[in-house]
Amino acid sequence: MKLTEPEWIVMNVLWDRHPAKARGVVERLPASVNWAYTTVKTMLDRLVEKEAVKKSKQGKIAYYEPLLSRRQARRTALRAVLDQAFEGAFGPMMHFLAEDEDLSAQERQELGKVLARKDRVRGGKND
Amino acid sequence: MKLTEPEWIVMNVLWDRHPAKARGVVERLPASVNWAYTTVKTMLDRLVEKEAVKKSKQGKIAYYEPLLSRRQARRTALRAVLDQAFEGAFGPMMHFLAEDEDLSAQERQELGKVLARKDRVRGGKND
DNA sequence: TGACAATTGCTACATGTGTAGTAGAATACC
DNA sequence: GGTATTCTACTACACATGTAGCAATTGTCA
Repeated sequence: MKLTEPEWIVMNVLWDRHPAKARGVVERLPASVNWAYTTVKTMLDRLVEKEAVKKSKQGKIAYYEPLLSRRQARRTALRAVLDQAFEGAFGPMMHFLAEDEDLSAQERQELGKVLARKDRVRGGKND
Repeated sequence: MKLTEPEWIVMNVLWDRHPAKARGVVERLPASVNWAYTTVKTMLDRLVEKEAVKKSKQGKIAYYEPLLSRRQARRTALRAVLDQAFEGAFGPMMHFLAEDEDLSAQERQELGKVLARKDRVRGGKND
């Protein structure tokens, strides 16, 4: 499931803390985001609509929580870039990232470790 | 500059071969894309509009070629995912990629090499 | 040089996105 | 219990996106 930009914004809030009330989401929006309460509400409604979020009423007020996992959303987002920008070729994308970005020495080392570990232990996808 | 999905499709064609006529782009669209000539024309126009593509007329027919480099577009796309899905944290994104995807041993090795090289030579951005 | 094909500029139009208002129902506080 | 506040459902609306048609101009080839 693909998320639009404002959808990411509210999902990020929900992933960090849930279940949450609409008001709670508004309050934990990044400082750079200044949305009206109703805007958040609309986003939440649309996310419920597309089944990325579950809405459950405790009495009269609604609580929201993610149905779509952050991991899955990330996967989808990366896959989209991969297909669109790298014609599906994973290797070249990694190459581009390692080459292009200014990895700190520490980041490189950490990555190296992950890679090395994968070299020993195969398999191991989770969700 | 951010590209929409159909924009990526035509840019990919242009990056592979340019300058190109509209007709040429239509012909080299991926097999899965079945657009009318006029659809491609519209895309090209919009890309010219947003200055991702240059249009130059040789006599009466127009030739198109990228102004936006593939590298730059890739960077923008990855940066968007990074900011949106990983809150800007590069390390975690790389980690996710290395962990989550099924890198082949060869891919891992290649990546390892790139990393190692970066460890020796610093700097070196281009474009 | 006329007829058919290609090209171009312009327009169209449904759906999606981004952002928010309003009215009425429910709640809460004094 | 009345009044301020909060929530919810519904609606709005401009701009972007995805997809394409049409009319007019231009090119081409017999």
